[in-house]
Amino acid sequence: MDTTQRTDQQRSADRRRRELLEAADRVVLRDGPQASMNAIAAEAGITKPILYRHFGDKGGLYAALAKRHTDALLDSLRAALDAPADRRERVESTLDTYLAAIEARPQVYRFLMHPAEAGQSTDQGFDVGLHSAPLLRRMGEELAQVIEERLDLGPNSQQLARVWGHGIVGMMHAAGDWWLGERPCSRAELVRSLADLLWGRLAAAGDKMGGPGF
Amino acid sequence: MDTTQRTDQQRSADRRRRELLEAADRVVLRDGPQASMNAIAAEAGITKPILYRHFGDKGGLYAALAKRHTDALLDSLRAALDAPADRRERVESTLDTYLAAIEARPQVYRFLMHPAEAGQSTDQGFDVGLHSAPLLRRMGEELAQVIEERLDLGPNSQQLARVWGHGIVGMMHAAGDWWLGERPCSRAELVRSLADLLWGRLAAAGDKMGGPGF
DNA sequence: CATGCGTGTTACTTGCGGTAACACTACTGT
DNA sequence: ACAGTAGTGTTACCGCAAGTAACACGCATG
Repeated sequence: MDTTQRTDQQRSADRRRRELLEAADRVVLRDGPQASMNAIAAEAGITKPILYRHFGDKGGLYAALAKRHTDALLDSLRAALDAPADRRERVESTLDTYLAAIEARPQVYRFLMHPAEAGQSTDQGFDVGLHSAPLLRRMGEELAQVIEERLDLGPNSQQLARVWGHGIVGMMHAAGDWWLGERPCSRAELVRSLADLLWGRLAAAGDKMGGPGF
Repeated sequence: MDTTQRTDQQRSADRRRRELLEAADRVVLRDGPQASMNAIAAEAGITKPILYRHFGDKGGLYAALAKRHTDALLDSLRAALDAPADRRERVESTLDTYLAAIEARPQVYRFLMHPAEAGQSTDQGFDVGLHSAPLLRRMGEELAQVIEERLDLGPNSQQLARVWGHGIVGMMHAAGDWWLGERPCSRAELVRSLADLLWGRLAAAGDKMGGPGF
């Protein structure tokens, strides 16, 4: 049990793990988030217990799978957020990056947002807050950090930044989800409308005649 | 089979249905959204097939249950949205109403937002867009309508209003979800921060020294 | 050659959604 | 009074998916 041997084994295990994840990916892409462990195992050319040895349980596999996609998406978003351009342009480009991603692979998106909740009677005792897609949380925190780093928000800036980070991400997510379902307009229009919202056009808009206004 | 008799039966069936829904409610409140049909039937003092005769399948029961809560919440929100006050006050009061509701009954909230996805291999063929909590969609549409009715948004106002409706609802939802999990500040502070975001403080904020600004 | 250990399998248990087939009750028409 | 029938309930089952136990092969090491 030298280090070399162990490294070999670990390396092989890691490769196997990657292969399994790729197979799982294909199945999820095909069958949606309720893909069965059997189906995934079959796609990988093996049987269930191996999956369980690698990932513990379904939640573990899904978490690993989600982490891959989440990391990839977050990288794109960071790039858009860090581009050399003015604030409005960056916001629009970040929104567009996100929307392009969910548009390109809706099944993956769906999987990330609704991780199938861990079925049966086990593990039922978790509190509100740990459930909803970790992707949203991570995006929110990430954005909060960027906001807090770069904007001068006065006192309590950290807390404000976090609220805004999660709020903006939620806005993006919900609007994107709705848009993906109904396709009421082009992506560019959606991006513009959302940026306008963030730019205060809601507060600036005039009332319509009659009534005290919204 | 006169009308009277039929009405009697229907009335009784309706009462039964309400009782069943209340039992289901209790169980969901206790066990979370993955409450089993067996558990619900037991709570109602009956057995599974009766539930199925009343609601068709689990999705039907959950839809009925969700409709009750959704309607109730939407009523509160409409009231806040229609109060006689200026725009900012109404926005804040609506946000606060929503947050108070999810704070008061997190299990119900969780159930509404993550309706457990309809398990097995059946009905798997639905497209993205029909999945995520119908509550969010309904709130988004409702808010869009209010916005479009009362604000003068220039051309394309209807589409803009819908984008904003869903976007704002998503912002509220994501921020609320995060807040409910971490409780980083008081409800009032959260409301204020979100309203500030909608009022364009993001665009108005100055850059921090160093770097081109976010 | 025996002894492990990693990798794979088959075959099982448990628990859930959903259904079929059978009982009991009560109200109808003749 | 009695057969028919509609509604309400039950038990017992099917199919299926998550997860596990126990066994079988390959291969390096003492």
